[in-house]
Amino acid sequence: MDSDNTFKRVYEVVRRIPRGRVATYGQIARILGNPRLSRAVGFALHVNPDPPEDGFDFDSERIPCHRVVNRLGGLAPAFAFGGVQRQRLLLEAEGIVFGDENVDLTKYQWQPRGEQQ
DNA sequence: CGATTGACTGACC
DNA sequence: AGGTCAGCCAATC
Repeated sequence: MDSDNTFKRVYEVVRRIPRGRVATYGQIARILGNPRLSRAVGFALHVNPDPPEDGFDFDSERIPCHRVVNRLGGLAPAFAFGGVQRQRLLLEAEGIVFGDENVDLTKYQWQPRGEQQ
């Protein structure tokens, strides 16, 4: 329960992402306390123990990795849990508008309290 | 235990 | 303005 591991910490932050919003690896890393943790953040999701399925429920405790995007506003096309296409559907299902292969971080980037500087 | 990779980011050219 | 190079943190092999 207590996030003693950096990985668990990442999961906690990702789970904190509200519906209809997205966050970047760097942002999550910054919340963890190390802005350079961006890579470890991606690795954490790489071993994502609870990836969203077709019947993904927002009430579930799964980790919405599809809400986590890189600085370009898109998930890694090579490691997408089910394909970038799937991510797009999930994000659109939350109300996020996809530009082409990336979302408008300027509008949909998650803004946790205290993160606005 | 040591070296490498990795779902990234930022800076430099 | 866009592409390329290097760097940092942590986990895995």
